[in-house]
Amino acid sequence: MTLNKNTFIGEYSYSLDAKGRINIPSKFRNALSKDNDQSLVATRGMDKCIWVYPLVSWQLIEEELKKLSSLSTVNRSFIRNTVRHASITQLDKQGRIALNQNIINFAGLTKKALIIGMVNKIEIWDPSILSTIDKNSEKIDSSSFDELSDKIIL
Amino acid sequence: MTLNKNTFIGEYSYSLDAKGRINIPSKFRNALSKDNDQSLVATRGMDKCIWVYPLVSWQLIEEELKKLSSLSTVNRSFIRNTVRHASITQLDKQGRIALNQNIINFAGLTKKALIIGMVNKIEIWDPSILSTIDKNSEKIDSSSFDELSDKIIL
DNA sequence: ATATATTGTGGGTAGTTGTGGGTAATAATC
DNA sequence: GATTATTACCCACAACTACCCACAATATAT
Repeated sequence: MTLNKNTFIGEYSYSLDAKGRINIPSKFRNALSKDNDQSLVATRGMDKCIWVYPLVSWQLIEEELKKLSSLSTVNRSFIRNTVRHASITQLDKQGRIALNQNIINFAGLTKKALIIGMVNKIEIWDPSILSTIDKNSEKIDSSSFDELSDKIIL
Repeated sequence: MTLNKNTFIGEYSYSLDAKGRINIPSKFRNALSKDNDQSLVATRGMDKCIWVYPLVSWQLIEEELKKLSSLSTVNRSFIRNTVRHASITQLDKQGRIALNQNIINFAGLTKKALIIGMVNKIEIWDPSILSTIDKNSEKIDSSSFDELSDKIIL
């Protein structure tokens, strides 16, 4: 299967176990390039969900953050919010990662979780929270979507 | 027969088996360029049907999506809606692909399915759903077609 | 017309994947 | 230093999927 490396699509339903571990879909694991050394970086998303990056993708983000001047208040709080809750995890032998309590609480995860491929990153959602977001996104003026569809031909 | 590569036309009737597999017309398989590695990407269509892209065509879409910044809420939901239900499948030795339950339900597929070439992609329809859509499209004011005729010369 | 290749459909089997829990190693607390 | 808590590593098993083979129907070639 030769999809682009470190690229993820699709939606999967998995369960968070008592130890805070969650399975990463095998298709995502196979998409990870070797230089990630089976490592992912989990952090808070912009929405009420967890963002998970392949290690090498995260390193690129760090490079970008270094370029932002700390003179700007916006920049400082952006950097702070992005980095402070991030942590590296390695896949265990069964292909799971362990999430820390901090981000589990932030994303409101309980037993079941949805894992969604977002092209360059992975999102982990509580199913009920995502469905309320879904309803809101329907309300978003569809003209914004139309604008995007002009640029991207499906 | 050498039509353009990754281009599909015509309509075919096939059956979905108990394992959710469906045959891809041999004419379509032959149209796939080598660099697809016998892989297709299936996702929800805009109508109540399944859209199937050659892998390389889908990768172009991914490249466009990668350019969208995740700082924008609209961008995030656009990406999510676009890739969430997509999945890669490889043709098996018999020339079939396996559809996941999610999109089978979405398209309302049961036993028989129509496969339609849509030039750059393939559509999979439940026959009865398609025929009701057909009736509606007859009602569409022909002025919409006139508008298109300015852009496309038949 | 007969033989040969291709195509569409079904099903069995072996390997992979998802999930739970147990045990040892490490870190934290008293 | 002893005790507890936390984390990492390992094994077990059920469910699923990918891979393989079989065969009938159709098309193509001799």
